Amino acid sequence: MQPKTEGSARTARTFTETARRAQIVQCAADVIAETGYTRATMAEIARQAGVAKSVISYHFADKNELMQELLRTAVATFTEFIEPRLAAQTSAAGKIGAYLAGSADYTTAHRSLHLAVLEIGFNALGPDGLPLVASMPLETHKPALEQILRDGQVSGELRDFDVQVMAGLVRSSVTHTIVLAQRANPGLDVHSYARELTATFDLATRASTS
Amino acid sequence: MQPKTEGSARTARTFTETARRAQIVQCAADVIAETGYTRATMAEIARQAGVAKSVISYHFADKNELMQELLRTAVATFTEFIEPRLAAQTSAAGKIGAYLAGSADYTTAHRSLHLAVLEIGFNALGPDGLPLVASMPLETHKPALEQILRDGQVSGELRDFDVQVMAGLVRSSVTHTIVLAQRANPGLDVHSYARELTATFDLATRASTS
Amino acid sequence: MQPKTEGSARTARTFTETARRAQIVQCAADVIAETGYTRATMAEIARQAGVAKSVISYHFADKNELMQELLRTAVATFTEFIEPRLAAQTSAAGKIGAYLAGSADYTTAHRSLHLAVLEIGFNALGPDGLPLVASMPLETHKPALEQILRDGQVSGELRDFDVQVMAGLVRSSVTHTIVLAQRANPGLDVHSYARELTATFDLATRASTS
Amino acid sequence: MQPKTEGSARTARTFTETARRAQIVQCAADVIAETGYTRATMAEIARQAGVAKSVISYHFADKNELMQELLRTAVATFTEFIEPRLAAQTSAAGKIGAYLAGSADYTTAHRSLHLAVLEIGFNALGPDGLPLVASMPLETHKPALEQILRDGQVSGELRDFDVQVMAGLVRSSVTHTIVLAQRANPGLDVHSYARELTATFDLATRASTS
DNA sequence: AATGAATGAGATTTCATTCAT
DNA sequence: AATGAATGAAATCTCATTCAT
Repeated sequence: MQPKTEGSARTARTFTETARRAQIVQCAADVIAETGYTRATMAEIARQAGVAKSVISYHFADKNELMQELLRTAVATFTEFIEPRLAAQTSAAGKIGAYLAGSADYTTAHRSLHLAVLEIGFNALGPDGLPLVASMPLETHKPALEQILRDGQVSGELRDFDVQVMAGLVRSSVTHTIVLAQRANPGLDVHSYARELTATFDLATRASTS
Repeated sequence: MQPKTEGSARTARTFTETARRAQIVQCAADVIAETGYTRATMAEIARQAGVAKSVISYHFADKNELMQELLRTAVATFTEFIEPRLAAQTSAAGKIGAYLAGSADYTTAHRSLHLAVLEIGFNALGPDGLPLVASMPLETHKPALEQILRDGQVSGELRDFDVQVMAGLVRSSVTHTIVLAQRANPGLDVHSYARELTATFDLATRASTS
Repeated sequence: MQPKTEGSARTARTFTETARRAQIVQCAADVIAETGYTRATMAEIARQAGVAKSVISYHFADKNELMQELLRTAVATFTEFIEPRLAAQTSAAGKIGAYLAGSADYTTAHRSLHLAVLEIGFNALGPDGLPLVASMPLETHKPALEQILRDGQVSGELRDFDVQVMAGLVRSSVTHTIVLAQRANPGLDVHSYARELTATFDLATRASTS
Repeated sequence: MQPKTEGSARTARTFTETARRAQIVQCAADVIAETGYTRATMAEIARQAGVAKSVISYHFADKNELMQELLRTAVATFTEFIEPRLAAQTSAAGKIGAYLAGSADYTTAHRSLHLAVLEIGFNALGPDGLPLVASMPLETHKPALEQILRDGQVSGELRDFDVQVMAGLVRSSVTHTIVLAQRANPGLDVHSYARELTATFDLATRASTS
């Protein structure tokens, strides 16, 4: 009885199945990160995982379900990674710094997962047939970021700026600025990069204290 | 005898040929921007251009050459677009503002060309077989941006920061932040967005005026 | 040790095994009747039966054996169904009427079994690698039908016609005419249909009584 | 510019294309008739036609379009075949005889086309996702048959019977009775078979002439 | 007796490219 | 300069079957 697509009648997954799915998702991320979405064929992912192509079909209804699962995994992984760091800070500036530093860590700690998400965002189609970019999973945290900024403004710690613009800038400074810089210069020290960004956003956001 | 790839023995192009190449490049950009790189097949580009598939093969050695030409076109177009605006400003802050506003204009004035470049950057392969992202054409202007910032620091107008980090942040704030924001919210007013970014970078970069 | 295909060394079947085989055969018939032979995959049959795919493999050597068993079941079922009705009649016309009415009853009483047989006849391969149509199980009763007609001719009740042609016509008037009519018009009253056919064959076969 | 699926914007077909489509349809019919629908793969059809698989894809959007075209061809062919013969007869009995004899001729003259239609009817799906059987193309002529019978009743030539039942019986006596008989006995003389059926229907339908 | 997991063969379809005209 | 036609390689997905437990 083959495991079927996400549906109302999902039977609970066995231990083995959960493990296999995770393994396949990881291999998919590796292949995508290395070769790009287009060249990340089922055959290549299977080869990387050391299993037959049809094993993937056995565990995932189709390529799209595999990609959805990868995105879900990425969101969960990033959330687990970043939330404790945010919670450990009390000031808005501290939280922004934690977000930047934590994200920089994340892009190296889960390098292929992170890159794969970017690739998928640019290539895979959402349920509506449109590219996913706008609804990319890390987008998930934009509201949290906006809340941090808003709280900072209310408490008087931060100046008055457009919260959405600033949140978008912070977020893309991680997902794209750092990524592009890393590609251009693989030896890049992302932590000093994050510190520099932190200082920049500190100046750009804090209320004038004169 | 079909015109072949860029090579030493390039024969000069006729007027007609130049026009056809330009037309095909434009159609390619439109299709890529609308449907994404993966679904931008030769057949679809030909359909959009109203010519037979083989016409493209006649004018371009292969798909890759078409993409290279599109990128070259994009660089030239952006350069023509932005340079007069930079030249019109004397202060570093003015140039940064002009870069942001001009880029925002560019993303709307040459929408499909801009989006196509992003898609290609994530998907097509460079001559070395690696994805192009790091060598993306707009990257071309990063040195100019760095020079502007450096000049501002020398003149004392700007504070002391890492020029590469800041240049990367400025550039990606346009190419990605605005793009993502537009996708999430198609009605976005990019000009006010650019103004907000300008104010932000002003605070983040200017020397403290005690 | 898995029970293997029909063979000389057949071990007697346990009660449980017999029951399972019957259940699987029934489910196979249901799926085939509903979705057609092509879409009646092992997976679907297993799903319908609420067992794992491999359970079917355990009880049947392969898909072909399952189909053979289904056909055998159909022959047995039809025989049990029709023979008492034929035996209850003495005249040839009575027997033909009983055959038509009984067959009509059968197509509704054992709807999926009947439809499945038609589907298999058009799709599955016989032992010789050829389609089964010609050796379809209901064909089994053509000799009986021919005998009835021949007896009627000998007794003078029926006129002189080609027994094989008429037997074929009678038989296919049930298996195909009624089936097609039912598909075109699901609410069809098969009994009145059978009565109409009976009247028709009566005229077509009885000796002129002038 | 590849020919696209049936659509509003169908461009007129070139001579070559029309010829290729016809050739492919014929080869498809041959393969289906010989091996059955299930085993009639695109690869096999292409092999039979002596062309690459992708040639079929070039001329037909997908397998389904090929089957639809085959059915359309079959309807047109049968119509051309049978209508002059019906028109040549004036009496109802004559028309029925012409229909039976003509159909018998047709099943031999266009053997593979005829068999392919039966196979497709049992296997392919209609636009509604249901099997096609009920709407099989030869079904197209049932109304004509019904009209013939009705006219015969009105003129007093034929007795009073259910026109739909009788029309169904006549039609299936050709498409199924003869087909099954031929499979069981490939050397069958279909013309004498048709004559026997004609005599039978004559008795079954004519008004008693006491 | 039953099953979850895995597999390889094969089917359809897509697509960049080539070639004769 | 342009094109219709053809092609082969490759990608995704399906399915009957096998195997260890």
